[in-house]
Amino acid sequence: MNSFDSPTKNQHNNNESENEASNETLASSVYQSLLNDILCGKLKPGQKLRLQSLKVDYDVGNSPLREALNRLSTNGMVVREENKGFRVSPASVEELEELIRTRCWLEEIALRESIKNSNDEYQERLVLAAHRLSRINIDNDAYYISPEQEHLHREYHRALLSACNSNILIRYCDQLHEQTLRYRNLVEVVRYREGHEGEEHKAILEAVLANDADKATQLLTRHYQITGEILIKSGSLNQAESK
Amino acid sequence: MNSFDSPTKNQHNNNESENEASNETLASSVYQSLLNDILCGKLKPGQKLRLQSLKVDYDVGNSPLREALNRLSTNGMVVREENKGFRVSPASVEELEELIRTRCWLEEIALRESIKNSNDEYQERLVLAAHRLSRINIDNDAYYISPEQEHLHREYHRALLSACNSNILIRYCDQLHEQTLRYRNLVEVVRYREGHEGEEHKAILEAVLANDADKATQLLTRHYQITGEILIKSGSLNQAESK
DNA sequence: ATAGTGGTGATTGTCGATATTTTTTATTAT
DNA sequence: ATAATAAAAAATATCGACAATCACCACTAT
Repeated sequence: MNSFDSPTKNQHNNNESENEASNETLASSVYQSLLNDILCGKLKPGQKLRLQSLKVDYDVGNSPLREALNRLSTNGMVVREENKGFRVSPASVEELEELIRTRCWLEEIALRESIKNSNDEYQERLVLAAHRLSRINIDNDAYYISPEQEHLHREYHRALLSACNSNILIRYCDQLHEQTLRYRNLVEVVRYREGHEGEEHKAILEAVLANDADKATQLLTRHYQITGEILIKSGSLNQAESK
Repeated sequence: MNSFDSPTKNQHNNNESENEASNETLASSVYQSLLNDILCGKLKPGQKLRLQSLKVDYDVGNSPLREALNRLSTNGMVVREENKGFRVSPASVEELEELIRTRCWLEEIALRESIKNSNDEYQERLVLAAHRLSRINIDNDAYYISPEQEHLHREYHRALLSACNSNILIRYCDQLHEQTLRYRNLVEVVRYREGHEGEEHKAILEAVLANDADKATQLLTRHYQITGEILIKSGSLNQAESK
């Protein structure tokens, strides 16, 4: 069986605005493409990543591909085994639980610190992000989550933590966000929890604006835990092709 | 001026035990060498990493070198600028402060969780690690910190957090440890704080064994903060070659 | 003098081919 | 038949050469 479903002969986003000289390097471009395809589940957990296949699928040479894969490997999205190449990181219920647990810990700190440092600028950033997110929530009632919505959702969470005074911590939270995103997209059917999400976002926002750290963190962690439970209960955390 | 001081024509650790067929890949080997040289300060913060120089200094070809640098870049040890190559991540007092701040947050969680989950196995692991570390502290009274000591110190800290039930968090703590290590080696003169460290390690151990999470975390974070203050006060956080 | 322009050298990024290692297949001996 | 071994095929890792890009410097025009 050929190892690919539909890798979409990706043009690796060469079209930024207009077809102009994107000074982006090929390696970076294919890195993004690979990351996308892993996150959206096109490349399944545990799947072997054969260089030849990737070369034709993404239409790049050897070097940029290997560079991208090496970046992804220190990043946890891909695992590397010496002399045996690369594969997509495996997924498991245990891993997901660990992920959520850790995410709750880290975001609780980041949020508490942000509230501690709260000021006008922070609150305005937050309100803005929440507004944008809520708008698209109303508009778009499609079955799948649009990339647009994805992006705004991410921005909202980033805004929540943005005053914690540690870019390192923010980056870690972002990584964990990405990882859980992968899990959510693996369980394809789960709709965005039928609009309750909007309520939760609003509730968190209000708690933060009221400087109520306890309530805010409690809501936030609950938010993650529920999402996790849904994913786990939904079953289907199947590993793909082990060979 | 030639950009290198003394890169020691590294044999990239090909000698594992005996000179046998190390199935380690060249890229991994040079990755380790580069990481070492960054951590020990041979490659200075902000320094430009020219591929040609590195090629001759580490005696490897283009591909493994670039793979190693790409790994280091997602790892924060090296920064990449599209079409302008790589350089060692810059160092600054602000960064160091952020590093320590973040490390305190993360290790506090990890330690509290470990104590919460404490059991015989955990405590024994910890006692053992502490013992080994203390032995070498007595034996070795040299001016610089030996790699041996470095390793045992790291093992001790890892042991402290080892029952936190999140490998992800442990990995993050480890990264932060590595980063601070770099700073400590930048400020070359600072001796290991004339033996007080041993006391502190012992005190932390006792608090953990007594399941006193408050005291343990308080000691631990104090430990980091003091080390940080010493580094910062000692001055000499000079940035190297910007060109 | 100074800002803009073009060219030259150095450096990075990419490709295709080769060497090395792993995996599979075929063969032989018990 | 089964296990062990050897050859073949496939995949990965590395090299050296080429292409694209950037940085520096001289030169010209205002």
